[in-house]
Amino acid sequence: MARSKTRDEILTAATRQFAESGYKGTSLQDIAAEVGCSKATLLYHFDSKDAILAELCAPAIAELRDLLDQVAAAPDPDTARKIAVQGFVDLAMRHRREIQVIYGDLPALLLQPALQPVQVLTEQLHATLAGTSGSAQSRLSAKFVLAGLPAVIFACTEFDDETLRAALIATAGRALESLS
Amino acid sequence: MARSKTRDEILTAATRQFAESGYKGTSLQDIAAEVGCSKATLLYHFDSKDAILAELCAPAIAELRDLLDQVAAAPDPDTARKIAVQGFVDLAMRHRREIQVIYGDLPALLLQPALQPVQVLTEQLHATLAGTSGSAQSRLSAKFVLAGLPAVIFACTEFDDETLRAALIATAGRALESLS
DNA sequence: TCAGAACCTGACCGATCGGCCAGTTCTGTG
DNA sequence: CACAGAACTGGCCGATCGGTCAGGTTCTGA
Repeated sequence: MARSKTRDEILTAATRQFAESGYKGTSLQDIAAEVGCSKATLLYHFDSKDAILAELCAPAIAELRDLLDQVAAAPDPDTARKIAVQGFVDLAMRHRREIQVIYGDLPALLLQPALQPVQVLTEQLHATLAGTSGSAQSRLSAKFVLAGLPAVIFACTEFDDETLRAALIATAGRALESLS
Repeated sequence: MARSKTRDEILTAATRQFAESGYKGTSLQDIAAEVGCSKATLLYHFDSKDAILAELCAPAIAELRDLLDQVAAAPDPDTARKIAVQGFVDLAMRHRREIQVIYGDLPALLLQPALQPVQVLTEQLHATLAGTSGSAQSRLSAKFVLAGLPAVIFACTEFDDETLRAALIATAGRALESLS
């Protein structure tokens, strides 16, 4: 996939800094300094700052798309929701920083062309979590879960993965429980 | 409080734009354009861009402090948690945009001197929500709720306040339910 | 009426932004 | 060894950033 070692290092450093300081809060100079190369080298390997963002987000977005395919293939809404929650937690834990970049930065970042598909995918995920009732309560809970999960996964480094995974799925499940 | 009409308009425009595009994503020129004045006028009314941020966040931070005083005066942990959840929801709904600026922007923004007290206050709130058990599960749920509430409150304009308030308190309560 | 305070602005500053380019160094292969 | 292409860089560009300043306008109260 990646053609050179420096190229990989650039993506790694950029991912870390975008997640920590935000896209607008990170300059090409900052990334170059962490990699230990010149700013011009970044623009030799990538067309632009936007292109770096697009490439580091691409794998997570692709997996999100795959997840929604699985969700669409679920036999019933309850199963779909279960797949969506567990799949999203797993996905976000595999791509902590990338998910933080995509969901942790301001909504304004989503207007970026590279992140445009995320909006549609997130809406589908939202609809799945909200279920078929369409009640205000369920739609709010869905938004709550979609906002809470990425934030917690990025912020929590104090627990081992399995503990985190189980606790998050449990908490998300409780938040989504339909009202009696 | 505010000495001039223009000063108020600057604060209003800045709050809106900081919430929407982020602190770093908003320039003084952007704010001036919305107000319909020159960039120099902003810096006549305020010492710096940071000072604008500090002043527009101040009321929400003060109310957050008040809330924590009430929480500290609660007779028992369960009551404290109830006060914290309801109080935070109310506070965030009174200051939707400000809370979005404080919590919705990157954690890096919290290093800003003006927002420094927020870290301590948020930790106290977190401890209250997590309760006395100290389990990983409860601490995660607390983080989940603190991240989810601001995001949902800012993003949801489709419901009337009372519906939103009730639904959020219910959802947060479910997410925080202790395990059997 | 008029002086002073309050308000506002265009022009400008140094720093930094993303991006570009000519040229140099590194590297692998015939 | 020669040489082609990949990798890399210093220096530069125009734009924009936050911030300053001298000076003009408007408001206000004695």
